[in-house]
Amino acid sequence: MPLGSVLQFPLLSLNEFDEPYPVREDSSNYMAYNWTGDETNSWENSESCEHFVPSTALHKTLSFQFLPSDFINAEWKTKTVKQWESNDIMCWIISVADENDLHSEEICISQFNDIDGTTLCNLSEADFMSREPRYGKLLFSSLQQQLKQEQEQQMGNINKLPPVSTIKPEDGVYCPFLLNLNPASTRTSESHQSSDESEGGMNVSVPNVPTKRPPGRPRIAGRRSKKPEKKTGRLWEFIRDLLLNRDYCPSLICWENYEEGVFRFVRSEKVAKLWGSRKDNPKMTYEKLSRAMRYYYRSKVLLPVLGRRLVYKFGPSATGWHTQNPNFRV
DNA sequence: GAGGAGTTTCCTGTTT
DNA sequence: CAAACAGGAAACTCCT
Repeated sequence: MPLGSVLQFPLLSLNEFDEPYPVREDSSNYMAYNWTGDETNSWENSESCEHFVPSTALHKTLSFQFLPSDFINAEWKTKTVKQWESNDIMCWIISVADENDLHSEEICISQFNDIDGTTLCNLSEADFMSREPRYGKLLFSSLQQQLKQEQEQQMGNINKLPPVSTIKPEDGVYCPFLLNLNPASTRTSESHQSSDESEGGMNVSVPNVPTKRPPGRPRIAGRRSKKPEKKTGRLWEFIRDLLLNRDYCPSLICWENYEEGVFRFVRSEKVAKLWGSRKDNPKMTYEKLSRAMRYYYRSKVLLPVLGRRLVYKFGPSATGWHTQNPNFRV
């Protein structure tokens, strides 16, 4: 673990913060840090911890909850809705957003951070709508489904639950690794299909020999619409703007060491999807986004942070990233 | 239309 | 072992 390795983000008590939880997406070991409460507003490394860490005297009102990286999508499922605490509700909302192919940051999660599961159960559809006008109805109906399932389970009627096979994977996530699982039947056939379409194809039967794909980006006919793209700005500016927007920072991307311009992707695939929506490209992935990020090393817009995953640093060519309120702590 | 900038897509190999 | 990183190569879009 590289030194000084600052700040993996803890889960903040939502009683004090409006933004949704920062969530680690990567699978590396989760380290806990204490809020030092000094004038640098920094976090200091501590022993690994998965429980509450008491706040310091200067920040008595804050409490920090450290959770293992696989906490999201798991803990709330093991409880009944009435047992949910505010963090369970947040995780549930994120899960509903994922299932419905929404960006969780589009939902006013903060409107649900002051209640527990019992209160949530007592909210009417109108209450949901008033707290979340856009997706309140969806959340309400998802909650009713959740309650119904719970009821069925309690009645021992588990057979009525949908089979695991009907649970859909995360929608819209393009996964080149999955395509590679069976190169002979996936990628090869895909590239043949596109080359057939684009070049009038010759219907040549391909011997069952592993074919090596030529280097570089394949030519794809009609891959994108020819209408002019919207002017979308540069990627690094998009990333910078996320860091300056409390809707996305620190829930999707956060400062690790603001003074040094060091930041980390908290939910890398979500950020990639956001960038993809901006560019009208639903196939965007973090893998591709990160390639574009690495090109910025040449121009010193970004500098590499060795040994740290999902971590980048603004370089001398990057401008406009300074803020009075990194990670929106105040 | 040429050419450059800024990606995007895909790849192989390496590191964590 | 999977995920992320690193960087080459080439395609693609936009802009000048």
